[in-house]
Amino acid sequence: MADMIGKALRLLSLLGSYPDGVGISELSRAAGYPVSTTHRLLGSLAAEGFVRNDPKSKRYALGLRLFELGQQVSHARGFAGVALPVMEQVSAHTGEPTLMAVLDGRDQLYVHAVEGRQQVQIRGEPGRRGPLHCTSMGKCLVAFAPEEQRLRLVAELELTPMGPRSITGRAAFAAEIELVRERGYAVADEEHVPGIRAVGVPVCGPDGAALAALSTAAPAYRMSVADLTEFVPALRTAARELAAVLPRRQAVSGRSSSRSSRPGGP
Amino acid sequence: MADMIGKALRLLSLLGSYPDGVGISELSRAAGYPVSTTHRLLGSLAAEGFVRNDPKSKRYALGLRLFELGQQVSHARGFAGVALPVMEQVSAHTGEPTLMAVLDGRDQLYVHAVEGRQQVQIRGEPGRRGPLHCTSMGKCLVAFAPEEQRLRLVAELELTPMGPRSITGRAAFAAEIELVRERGYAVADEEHVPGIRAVGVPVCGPDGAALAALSTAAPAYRMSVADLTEFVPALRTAARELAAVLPRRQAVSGRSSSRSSRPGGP
DNA sequence: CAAGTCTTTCCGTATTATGGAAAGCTCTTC
DNA sequence: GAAGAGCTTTCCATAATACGGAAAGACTTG
Repeated sequence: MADMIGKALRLLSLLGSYPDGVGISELSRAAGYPVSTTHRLLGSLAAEGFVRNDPKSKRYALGLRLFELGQQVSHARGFAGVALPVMEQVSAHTGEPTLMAVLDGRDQLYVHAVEGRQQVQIRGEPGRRGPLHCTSMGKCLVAFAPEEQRLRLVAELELTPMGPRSITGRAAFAAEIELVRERGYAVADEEHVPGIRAVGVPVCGPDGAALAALSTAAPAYRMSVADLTEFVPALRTAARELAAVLPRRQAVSGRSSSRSSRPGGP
Repeated sequence: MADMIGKALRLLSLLGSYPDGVGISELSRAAGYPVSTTHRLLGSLAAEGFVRNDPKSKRYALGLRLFELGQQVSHARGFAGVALPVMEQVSAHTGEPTLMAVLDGRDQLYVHAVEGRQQVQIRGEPGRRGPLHCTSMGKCLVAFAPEEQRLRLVAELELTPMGPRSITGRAAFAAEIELVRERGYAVADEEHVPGIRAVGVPVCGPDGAALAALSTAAPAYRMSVADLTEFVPALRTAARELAAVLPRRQAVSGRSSSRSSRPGGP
């Protein structure tokens, strides 16, 4: 908590909240660091291209090296390439948006989103995080996590109510996860966002653990839970295809995640 | 160069070369750091999710937080969303792949690639870097960089020969950049990769400086330079559309780049 | 032109990183 | 199954480096 690297990395995460850049003093206030410290940290980050400093406006913003490394993670984890076409097939079938997410820590992280044909669309921006306990993909990721991790998540996840029908009881949540494990798919019926229903399935690796999850989301007025459930076979087919191409991943313990790739340019 | 943060960040970049993860001792050898130092640095990086440590195999790899931040950069710089559809239109017209790149430091950084209809394809993986002096987009990015930066790049870029027809003379390169400025487009005729030709145009902001570049690339046996030149109007149209949606960016000085966005999830 | 706010630099203090060495693991080998 | 090789992790005295308040400089505002 007092280590320099942690401070620098937290500064990076904080910088993400300022898409148009931010001055040093505002940033240091937001971070709670002295200005001179912030200045020095940003200098080191900028020297490696992780932060960009516009010399004119004196504002700082995230640097392109982060984009570069993010793409490498994307490749290494199989997010790039084959995943999108498979998802597009699902959306072609359902006419609704198809989403993909992975487990990271105590959140799900949206990795891909394919739009549907309809006007009213659900937004699951890649790179954003979402809760595990009240989303269809989140429940799949918990239910099909390696046993140790699953038990810990079921026991410890904060069950903050987010939609009109969020599950908030520990026992009810444990029962729901069991149900998901049995049926092999999960439903979130206005549990996350009011007016939105979703159905999700896990993308399971050879050991049965979830590598990712896929879901179809739609406005509640257009789709009943029964309607959505009919998409499960299509989602399962896509999940099987994805399982073949995603790198098999080990159980993750405490925090982060991943892999990455990088060419050595001639 | 001896600062701790720099070491940590260089470790991150290095980790990118190991998509399947790497052990501490191998990494420390590659980085040239003592093992104990590497261990401590990785610990700090892992604590913030920038690095993932598989407790089973004891191997380290890049973490999902990098994907998250990379996506934020992508959004802030306008790479996400509208860019791809515009590029797809170009590919629909040309039948060949369309690429997009931005300037970062002394490299170009590929940010998007849309495949063409043909079997033989050119690969411009997003997140990879490429040279400025021997590619169509690179020349556009130099030619339409803010004056100060342009002059510096023209004077200082390493003109390493990479393809059979790379420009290697300083004067010839300066003349080529002038030509690109006059014509408003650039051609790379087997200057980067043998057997590959490309034509590129800048995406210029309101001040006339390049925000990015677009290109069409094709195998030399299929497309003559004259054939490629006929795609310039389509590329220009796309560039104008992109200019309207990309965030206007200031002159960049020394190194990095960017912007980013981040939601405060409840 | 003065007052406010910002970025940048300075520098003495003491907190923190450093890295060799030792301890602890996990394999393979004989 | 003991010995060995190679790995990860921990320890700790030393020395270097980060720290952050304050001052200086730059810029904008009234």
